[in-house]
Amino acid sequence: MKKKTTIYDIARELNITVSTVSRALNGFSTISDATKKAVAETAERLNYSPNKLASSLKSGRTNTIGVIVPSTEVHFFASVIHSIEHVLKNNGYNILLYQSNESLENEINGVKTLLEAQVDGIIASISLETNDVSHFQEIINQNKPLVLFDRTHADLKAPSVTLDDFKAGYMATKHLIDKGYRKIGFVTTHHQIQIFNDRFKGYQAALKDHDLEYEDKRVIFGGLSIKDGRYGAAKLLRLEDVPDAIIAGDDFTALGVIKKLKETNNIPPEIGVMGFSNETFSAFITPNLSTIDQKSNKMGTESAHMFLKMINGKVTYNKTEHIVLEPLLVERQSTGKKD
Amino acid sequence: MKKKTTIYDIARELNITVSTVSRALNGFSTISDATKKAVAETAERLNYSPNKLASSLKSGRTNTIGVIVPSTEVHFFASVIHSIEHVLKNNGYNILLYQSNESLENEINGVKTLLEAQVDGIIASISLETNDVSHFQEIINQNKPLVLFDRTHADLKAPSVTLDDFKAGYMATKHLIDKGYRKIGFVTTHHQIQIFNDRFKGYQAALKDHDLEYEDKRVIFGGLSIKDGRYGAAKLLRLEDVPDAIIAGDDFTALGVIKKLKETNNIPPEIGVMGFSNETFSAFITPNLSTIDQKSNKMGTESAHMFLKMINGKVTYNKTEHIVLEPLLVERQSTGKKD
DNA sequence: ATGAAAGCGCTAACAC
DNA sequence: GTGTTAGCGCTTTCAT
Repeated sequence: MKKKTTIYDIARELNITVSTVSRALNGFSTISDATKKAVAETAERLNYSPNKLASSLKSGRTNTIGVIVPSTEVHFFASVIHSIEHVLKNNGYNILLYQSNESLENEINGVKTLLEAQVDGIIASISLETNDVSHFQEIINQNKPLVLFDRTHADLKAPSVTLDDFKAGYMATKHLIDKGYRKIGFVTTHHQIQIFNDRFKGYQAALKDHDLEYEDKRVIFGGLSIKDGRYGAAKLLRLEDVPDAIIAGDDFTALGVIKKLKETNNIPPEIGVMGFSNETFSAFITPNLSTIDQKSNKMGTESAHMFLKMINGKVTYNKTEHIVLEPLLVERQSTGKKD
Repeated sequence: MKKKTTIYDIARELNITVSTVSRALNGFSTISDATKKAVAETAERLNYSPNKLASSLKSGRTNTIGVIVPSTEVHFFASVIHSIEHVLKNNGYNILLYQSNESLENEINGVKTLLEAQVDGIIASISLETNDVSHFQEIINQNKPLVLFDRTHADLKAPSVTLDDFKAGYMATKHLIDKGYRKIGFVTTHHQIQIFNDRFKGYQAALKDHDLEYEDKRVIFGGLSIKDGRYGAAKLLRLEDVPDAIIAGDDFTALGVIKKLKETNNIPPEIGVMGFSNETFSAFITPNLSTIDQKSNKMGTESAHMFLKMINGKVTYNKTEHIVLEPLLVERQSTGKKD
């Protein structure tokens, strides 16, 4: 393996010094065009490739940003990453990816690893397991940009990009009410993560605003999955006063609800069903599913721009900013009650 | 912002030299336990965090690997990335992510960027636009590991992990034949990328092996999308001798085929439908879709292990290795013809 | 068991 | 317009 060429090789070749080469390569105006041209040609000829490590060590900036997400297997996160990478690449940044897999230990390790790699900042969505957020605090202590998206934490005073989940819950509920449903059940999960709580509160508020009774027994707290959806629906169907609509904590759970309803011949929109997050499949199942879109791409681009604003000092930890995106109601067959 | 602590700070604090600190931190056996303990404590107390940039500059290894994929929006790639990251993280590597967005120009830039970032190697799946692969050659010239997955190129002599796409095409076709279908159409795309070609050849071979006539007019070459699926199905339905089954180039296209068939009252499995890639939604649509699973997770872990083998010199460019995964037939309702 | 010192490749303050 | 030189933080050879 041949030795890699450095600016020293170029300098030697041209009988000039490395500083001239460095300046020429970086387009300094103090360098003559002739020299620039010679340097560029020689660099090309020697197949020179800059070592960003060295320049980063010197400058203290790596132009690399860490992104921590629970898992890229979840389409929502993969989609956010897609947008973040797209925007930041166009601004000269590379993306170091780290998955927490919903584990606090992994997440702690991720922050540590990324900081050791000298990333210029971190964009993260915290794991379900994360109750203590002190590991993120270290990023702030180093005065490096930290942007949170979707899953935030009250103890963490950092800029964020989230969805208005209260509104999302309210919207879903109101939509069902508008469609003529009156006895609305909810299959969801209990969690320290803000979003589930907010959606639930939105649900309660919408009921109240429309003079509908909130009933504890219509709310099933469990996990979020197809299986949990089936289970929740089954439980609601056994009530004396069976709900005429069910909101599920996410689209997978909604899918489970639909399956159970179809099996028991309560085919939606006979009983209305709403999900959250607008997964790819939701448009394609039968009946296709009304849901609340999470705006993953928007969330990604906004997160990236927030990071850039912090880099430019337009947003700081003292002058922070929280972007709250409007949820988007996607109306499909599963809530199409004819009244 | 306070200055970051370095090993010099620790050395000064303890009245020892940086070399001792460095060795202590790296667990050299020549350093006394007492010194190690003192160093560890002082590091902790001063909130020391190693600068990997500096050590990488010295050692020439970054423990970072570049991953280039068309797009994380496509679940297959997000899933492969998930597995790659998981395996390599556990082996001390970080992942630098780069999306080509199916653009050759982006891909060229990606390789360049990653090499400048001094990655220890690259795992990639090439873009649809990539006809010339010389940019990847540079990785090989630097004698750094390059592993290709799923989408490879004949001109690129590098280890790879792919699916047996000939077999996948054969398998899909044979499955339909076994189910009693005889006039099998194919809605696919023309492309320099090997996989589409291979699937098509598998389709032809299966027909031949079962004494079924191959008919040009039953094959529709277009794009791959829901829309293309509808279009392809419509075209096949207009044939004098309408096919009794349709294979689509991917699951999205298959979905389009199904939609068109349902609209025209040729509801599958009346006319059988097969897809490729087992997208999340394929299990949930009605009728749910028989398809060929791409083993994304297996592909990711195998790619990661291949990379590690190259790092360890067990696989080299002269002694290369190609892993070909067995496709997996996922049988569902869309091919359930009762004979 | 520890120290001294060179050097990884690049940048920039300071000269001329 | 270009050269000199120190230094970013760490590793490692050679000495002791």
